[in-house]
Amino acid sequence: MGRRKIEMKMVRDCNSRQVTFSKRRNGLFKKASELATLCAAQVAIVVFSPGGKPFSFGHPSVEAVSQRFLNEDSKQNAHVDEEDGVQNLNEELTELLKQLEIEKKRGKELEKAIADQSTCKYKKPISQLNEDELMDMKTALEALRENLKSHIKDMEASSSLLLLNKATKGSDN
Amino acid sequence: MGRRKIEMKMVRDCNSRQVTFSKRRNGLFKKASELATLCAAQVAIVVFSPGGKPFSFGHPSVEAVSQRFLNEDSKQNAHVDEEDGVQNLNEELTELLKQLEIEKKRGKELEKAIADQSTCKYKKPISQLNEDELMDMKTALEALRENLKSHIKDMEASSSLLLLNKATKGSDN
DNA sequence: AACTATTTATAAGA
DNA sequence: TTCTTATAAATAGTT
Repeated sequence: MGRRKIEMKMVRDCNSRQVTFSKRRNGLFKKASELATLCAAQVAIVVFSPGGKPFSFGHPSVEAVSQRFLNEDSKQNAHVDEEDGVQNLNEELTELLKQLEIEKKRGKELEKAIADQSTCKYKKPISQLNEDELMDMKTALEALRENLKSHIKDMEASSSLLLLNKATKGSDN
Repeated sequence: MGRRKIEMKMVRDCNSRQVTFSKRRNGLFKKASELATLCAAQVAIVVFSPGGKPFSFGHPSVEAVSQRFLNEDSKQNAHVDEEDGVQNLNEELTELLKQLEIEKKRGKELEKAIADQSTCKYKKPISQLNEDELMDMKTALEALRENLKSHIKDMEASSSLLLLNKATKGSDN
């Protein structure tokens, strides 16, 4: 998708490959984010760059989705949905709430860490921070931002379940 | 990307949402496949549909990538990327605050939806729901609402700290 | 499930 | 690297 069509083979040039990787990784994560948002779906992605560096995207988090996936697997549960009634909806809701609790816990830990940093480290003007401190702050901000995103999507997922439930009720009455 | 631009929020209509999910899941997996091919990268994706059905993509396999990721994680690999600097930090902050606003707005909408749902439910209970299930629902919805409130409060607090920090920076420069 | 009008992603280039 | 831009690809609404 660009100036030229490219062959679907590994990019030979090491440098180009790194550039392509960065761009497409961003694209992939964006698509994943949109899927989660639009469809109230849970998504987890893990990628290793050609250099072996790990990157991840998760909604609500890689851990939450992985665990759920592993649980399903261990249950050998090939349960076909389609006609998921109130029972299933309740299970979904319960599942969701469980995960919300996990997220909430994560969020609080994170916020505490940030608060600590803000009060202790950032009394200094930014220009006087050393590189490590700057890096910490950036990481903290990124983490908090991810956390916010996650919460936003949780809410969307929740409202989707509620709407779904409402629709089910409607057809029932 | 189609006949019209769509808002990035959950697709309301249950049917359309399912269609969108299927199309975009395919798109996501294709992008992942291309990333793996072009860049010799390892990729694992797990997705749960709005109906709770699991789908996955992996190169070379979900399991292989997961294990590698978990190993890295246990090695205390806190992957930090690229550069930063004050400019970026400010951008991060701005972005963060923007998302906080969105979060607050959506939180309010959700609360309203929940309120509507509750009233609706008690006026006209579904025959399929027994009393226990109904109570479960009610409890779940109330808990959810409380969670949302506390999340918003927490995030406002974080935001304040960050703003304070920004102000400090400003007076220094 | 196919079809397009559009939007979005992105390969090159700066 | 980050931005710009020409073009390929994805997809929203439609049939």
